[in-house]
Amino acid sequence: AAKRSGACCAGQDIYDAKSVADRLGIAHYVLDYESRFRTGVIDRFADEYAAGRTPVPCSLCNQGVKFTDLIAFARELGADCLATGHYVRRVFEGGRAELHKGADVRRDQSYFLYGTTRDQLDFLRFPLGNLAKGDVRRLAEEAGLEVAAKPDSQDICFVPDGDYAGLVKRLRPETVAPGEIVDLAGRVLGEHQGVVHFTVGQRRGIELGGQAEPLFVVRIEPATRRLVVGPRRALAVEAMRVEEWNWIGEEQREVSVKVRSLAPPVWALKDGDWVRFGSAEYGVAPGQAAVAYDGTRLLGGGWIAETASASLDEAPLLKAIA
RNA sequence: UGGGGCGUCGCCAAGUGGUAAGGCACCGGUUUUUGGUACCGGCAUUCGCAGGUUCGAAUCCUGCCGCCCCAG
Repeated sequence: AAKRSGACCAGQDIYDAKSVADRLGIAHYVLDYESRFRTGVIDRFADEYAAGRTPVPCSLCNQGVKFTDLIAFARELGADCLATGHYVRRVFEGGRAELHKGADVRRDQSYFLYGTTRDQLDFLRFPLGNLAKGDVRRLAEEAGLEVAAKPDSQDICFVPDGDYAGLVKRLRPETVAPGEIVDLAGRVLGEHQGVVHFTVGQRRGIELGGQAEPLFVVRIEPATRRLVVGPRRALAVEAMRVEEWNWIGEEQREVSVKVRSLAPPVWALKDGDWVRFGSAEYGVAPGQAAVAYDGTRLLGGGWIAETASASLDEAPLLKAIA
């Protein structure tokens, strides 16, 4: 556990949590889920990079340690529910709990919670979901909590120094093995220092100068360690295949879907495991979550397994879903 | 050592007498509970080197160095 502020799971945070609990007059327990966290989140994080994908550790953590292990413990304690500080709303509609985006759309965290099951949602409460961040801080201050002005958490909590590549390198040394950087035609343009440093759609870090326009990572081929790069237009994706769907709401054919935590959702058509975008999407990275919404209501989501280019040679895949 | 061409920031590249464009890369910042993207800002007192001409040169002249091409 690091001492750096801005990281979760750190010693200071345990202290902060205890002081808040004391202030509010509620019991405080410290649970050791380190090994569960390591295998369920960190190891998988490294595995994904080794496979040429880009993981979303926050989703893995929520699905596993938080909403599986922690809920189980809360139930053992005889608790009525588990409340978390996520910026999402639980709305009771037609006798069933729905998961909605947080009222403060800029702070919405529903993307990271797409894997929540209906059973888990029944037991969960999100008291901050209707509040703006500023309101939360003001309430905390009025309640005399020391953490009222504590910096927002950000980045990957288990790599507080930002060097996620260093962590992955220790677990999967092959991810820092050099490999060729090639263009769309297969011409070798240079060498990279490991697939761990790249994600589809990435521009910086390729370190190839002398180009007429910026180059982006178009594809990562872990078997050959090749990095395929091309101009921005080569990033255009028309459809994606999504695996391990989880449905909190009902499955729908027309959805608005988010392919990354930020950026607005886009209109798309779902057909089986394939999701076809209304217009080309850029920088869709395998390993990231695809999360479908109906307005503010989260319907469900899954992992992006592969994509179909909008302009190049994967046309047959598109026909398959047409 | 016959002929021709070239040498401007890490890379590509404008600029042929008036006081160094631009792109790529890189760096910094903003945004952000993933990675990335995007946006904003920074980035050659100096033009292969040494002299000369000029009020003033990367731009003209001389020499040298280096590279390329065609001939041998």
